[in-house]
Amino acid sequence: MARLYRGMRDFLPRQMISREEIQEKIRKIFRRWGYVPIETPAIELLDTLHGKYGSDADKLIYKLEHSDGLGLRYDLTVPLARVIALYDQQLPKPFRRYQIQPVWRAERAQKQKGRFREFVQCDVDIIGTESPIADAEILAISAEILTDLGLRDFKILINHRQILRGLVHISGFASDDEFSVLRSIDKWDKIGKDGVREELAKKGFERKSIDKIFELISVDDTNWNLLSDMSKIGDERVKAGVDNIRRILEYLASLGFGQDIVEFSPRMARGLDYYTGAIFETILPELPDMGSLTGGGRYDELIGLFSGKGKIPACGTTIGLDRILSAMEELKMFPDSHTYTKVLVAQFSAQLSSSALIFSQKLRSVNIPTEMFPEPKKLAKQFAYANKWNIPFVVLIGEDEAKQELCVLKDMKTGRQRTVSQNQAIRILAETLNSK
RNA sequence: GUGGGUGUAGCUCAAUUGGUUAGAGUGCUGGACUGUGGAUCCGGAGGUUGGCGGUUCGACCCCGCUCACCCACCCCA
Repeated sequence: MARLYRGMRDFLPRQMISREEIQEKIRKIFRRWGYVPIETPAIELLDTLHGKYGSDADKLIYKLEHSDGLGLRYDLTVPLARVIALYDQQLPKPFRRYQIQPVWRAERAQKQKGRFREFVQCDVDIIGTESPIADAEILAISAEILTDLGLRDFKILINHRQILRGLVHISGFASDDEFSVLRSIDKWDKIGKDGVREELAKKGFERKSIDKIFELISVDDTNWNLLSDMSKIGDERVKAGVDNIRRILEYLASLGFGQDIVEFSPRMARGLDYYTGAIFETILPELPDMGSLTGGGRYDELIGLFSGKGKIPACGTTIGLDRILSAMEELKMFPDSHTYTKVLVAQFSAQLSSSALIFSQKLRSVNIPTEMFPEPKKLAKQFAYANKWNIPFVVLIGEDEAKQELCVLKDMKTGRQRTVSQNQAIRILAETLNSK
């Protein structure tokens, strides 16, 4: 029987049209900022994939049975790091690249929350610069894309791995336990303060350390006062992180994005191991269960793991296409487009099929997406077809019209129709369709 | 992977304490209407009630197993 593996999806035309349109908008913005595309294979060596994301995440990598040591890529950042290491000299720095491709994760899929086992990521990264301008640029691009797609009420959460490391350190945790602690803290908004406390206790950490870190991050006003307070703690890494965030925000303001869309979130940690500096994600406060729409940060040491030639700084983010689409679906933001076709040329009879073909080709030559009905079926069927696919116009060339180079032009929305010359019909269609 | 819930037509749902041939809406399709759709009317197709087994004279309904989906945990875009 026909079945679909959990977490996988088929896309029918209606969804596919939205996917393509949104992808086009994202691509356009990437290009406007000077980013160039790359693609990498779905299959990578497990050696490439393992040990970059964290021990939990390694379990979520799909392994291939065909041969030892192969797996499906888990994100686009690690393949990028591999590419940089391999083609370093051919890619002048700073190197700005975008990449739009699917990734696979062997986790429990939940459609309504926008979680899938196969999903498309749209990544933008800047390689080869430590400048906070790069971080600010990545944030500006994220904000521009979400705004362009009509998701106005997003919030960018920002934090810093250096701050987190410093806090974990001065609370008395061992540096080996850093990720474990951070991952629990990351769940704050989900399971609450007590939940985090419970989980840390269960992991066997000392009461004193837990109390200390809670004191440092559990302040209720999650914003800029807090950031100032952090720099007074007296830890160098924390202070460096705070200064770095401040500079990023200054540059971001110069790019036209003010602090109203950004929030300092000292508990946001992000799950992946490779981040070293600023980390960020965007969420929609309206849809708290949806998770993040975009997520990224600075990873200055990842590429070095591949090249072995010391560190190459890098910073980037993922625009979660599928998350965005899920969110837009929840918010009922989709235009009701079923097809790209704007005009259906009906076929009156087999004898008149050539007039219809000639006319349809004229429409295409002026860039009007046109399809012709392939069989001389009853006109009622042909009009019903146009209606079902939401094709806005139908053109009919019957016996009477053909003699005088005329046609019937019908607007399917209003139901109104008129008989005009064929050239006039083309002019009218070109005008009304282009003005939209 | 662990725990909880749900499975009836393509979709949304009915079906008396376990009782004869499992229905309706919607959608699909053909016609009323051989130069006109979204309205109306008439007809048609579509089901091993998720699957296998058990209890019973008799199971959509009860029991066991299994599968799928949903929710929670884990994890993230």
